[in-house]
Amino acid sequence: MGITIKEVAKEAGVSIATVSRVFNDSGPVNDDTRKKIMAVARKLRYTPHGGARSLIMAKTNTLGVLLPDLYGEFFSEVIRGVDQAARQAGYHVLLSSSHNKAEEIETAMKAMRGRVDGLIVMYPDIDAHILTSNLSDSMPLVLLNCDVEGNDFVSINIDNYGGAFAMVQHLIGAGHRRIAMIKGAPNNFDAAERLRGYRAAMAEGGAEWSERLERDGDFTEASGFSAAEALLDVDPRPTAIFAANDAAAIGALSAVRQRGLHVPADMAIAGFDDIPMAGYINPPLTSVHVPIHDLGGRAISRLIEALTGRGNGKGRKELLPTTLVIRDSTVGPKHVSDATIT
Amino acid sequence: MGITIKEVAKEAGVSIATVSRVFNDSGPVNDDTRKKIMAVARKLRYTPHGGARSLIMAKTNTLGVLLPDLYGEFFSEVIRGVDQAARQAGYHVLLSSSHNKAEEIETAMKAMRGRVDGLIVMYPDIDAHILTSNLSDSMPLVLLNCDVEGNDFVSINIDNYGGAFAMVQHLIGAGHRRIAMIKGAPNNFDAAERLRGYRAAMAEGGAEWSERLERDGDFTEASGFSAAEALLDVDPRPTAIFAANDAAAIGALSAVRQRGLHVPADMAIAGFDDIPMAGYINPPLTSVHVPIHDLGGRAISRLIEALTGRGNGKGRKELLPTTLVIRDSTVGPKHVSDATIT
DNA sequence: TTGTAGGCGTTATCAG
DNA sequence: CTGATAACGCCTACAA
Repeated sequence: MGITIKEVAKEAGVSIATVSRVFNDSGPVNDDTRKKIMAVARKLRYTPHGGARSLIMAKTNTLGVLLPDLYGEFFSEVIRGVDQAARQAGYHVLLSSSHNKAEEIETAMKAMRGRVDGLIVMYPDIDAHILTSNLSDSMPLVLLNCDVEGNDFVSINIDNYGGAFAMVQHLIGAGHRRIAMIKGAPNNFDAAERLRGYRAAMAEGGAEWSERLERDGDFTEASGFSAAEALLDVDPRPTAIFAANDAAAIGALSAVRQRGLHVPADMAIAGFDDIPMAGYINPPLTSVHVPIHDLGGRAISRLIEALTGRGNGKGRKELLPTTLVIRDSTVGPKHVSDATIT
Repeated sequence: MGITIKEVAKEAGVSIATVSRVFNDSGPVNDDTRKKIMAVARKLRYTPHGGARSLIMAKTNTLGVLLPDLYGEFFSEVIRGVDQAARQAGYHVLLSSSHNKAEEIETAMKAMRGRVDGLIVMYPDIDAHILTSNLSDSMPLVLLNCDVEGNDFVSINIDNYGGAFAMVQHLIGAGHRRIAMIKGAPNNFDAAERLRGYRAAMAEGGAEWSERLERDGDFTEASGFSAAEALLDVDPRPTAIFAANDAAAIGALSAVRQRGLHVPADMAIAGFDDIPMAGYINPPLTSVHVPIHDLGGRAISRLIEALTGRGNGKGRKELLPTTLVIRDSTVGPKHVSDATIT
């Protein structure tokens, strides 16, 4: 299975050392010998054995990526960002996703020893500290969306709190006082931060917060749908719904329209993530833009810095900014005219 | 960097052979010796070096996955399907995506030699035969959505033709005669098959086909939007738009509503893929359901069969069926009442 | 300019 | 039951 360097050497009538030299441009090789070796290699369809190579060079040129159970667009964008950045830098990507327990992640991390040069771990669970506590620092590591204290790790987070805060401020500024929130998955750190931002802005803005304005969700369209249905029965009815992500917001939108209500005239709706589709649904969805693609790309960059020693060592914490994208679902033409009429 | 078996052996006062035995349950080991070794291993945080292991065992327990430049939901679902199936079977996944040239794929394939036991290649380009022609059969291989003739490879395809055909039949059955199509990316095999199904059904159904009813697109919301705008200016105006995928359909939906037209009363709209969101947009989108998740999972299954010799050898071609999912965007309540009035 | 030989971390085949 | 030792495919001093 697979031609080895030895067979190429024999066929070309040279030693394996010489073959190795031409394939790595290490050391001098007579031009004729080189040509001959290349010819033989091509004929035999020889390709160096990556595994053997990385064993002796103590470098796999592979980066491990551990992801949790992620939803739709978010998942694909993170991976795409990672993959592109990695390949551009000459690295492979060993992927392992759908982990939802710290224990699973640790198992996967162990399984990757000797296969990767470094690791990117995304674990947006509120018990992330469990993970970090028994994290041997044997391997360069970048943490993504992890709830970690201190400066012991290189970590990148999204400004979920700030984004949620700004969104609620926007809604309050548009005249809303009873703003409901559809929460994200339980135990999810991102979800918790977005909720925290919502509460803070509600308090600071003097809005009419009540426990009944917060409904459980899990980032799916279905959960957004049923949460919104419940919210429509709250009395007095909220005038705006802020969903923890766009999928849930779209589910909520569906529920609100099914009741015959208009968005944003009767109910403003806002999401989080700003997926590509957000601007094309009806009405266009106001959302908090998250640089998802960047998240993956930056993680790779940081990791490679750590690998090549170009980084400023450990302790670099980074917070990626989010930005408000206001569309018709919160301040559409209808809303404006209604407001004027009232 | 990293504790080796040698250090464990020394610390435990045994030979590396014995340590190896306890970690692989190969050969007998005295119970006390085993306990001691385990204790030392734990203390030293020893984890076997995967790379070295796979070198001597001639098995990497890793599967390579080569993907093209994919869009949103499709991308994530394929990968998720692959990853889940792979891990369940005890395999790792080495991912390399965003390839859009046969040449790139071949480079990536070479780079994976010695790192993977088998390969899954998705290359939905109409020049896929270029790829297969110089495909050394050195490694088990499963082709996904590839335009390959003959039975030389294990391949899995989606019934794009059948799905498109059925969708157009549905539209014709609903009374439409001028049915437009927003095409998918040029040179894309899936797109070509969907177009072929559209044309065949138009011809067979005796609908009013014309060249102007076909517009270019590239699977994005933006392309669907502008294609639909152009279609709205065609005279006589089509009464239905069939988009090559859901993203484009959603873009088209946006354009149609922006003109003040109603869906489906003034214009029916249908998509392809049936992404999770399809049922939640407004109006719910009629689409062709594609078992994307299955696609990845099955590919892994086939590959592992080939690896373990349990498969029926090469030449297995599989066609995954698609199913019609009819929602309001083609036969909504409005459409029905309008038809009655006319 | 080229070949020999040692070793990367592991498993597997032998003797002991 | 345990310990040498030869691979696995490759790179790299060191010698020639």
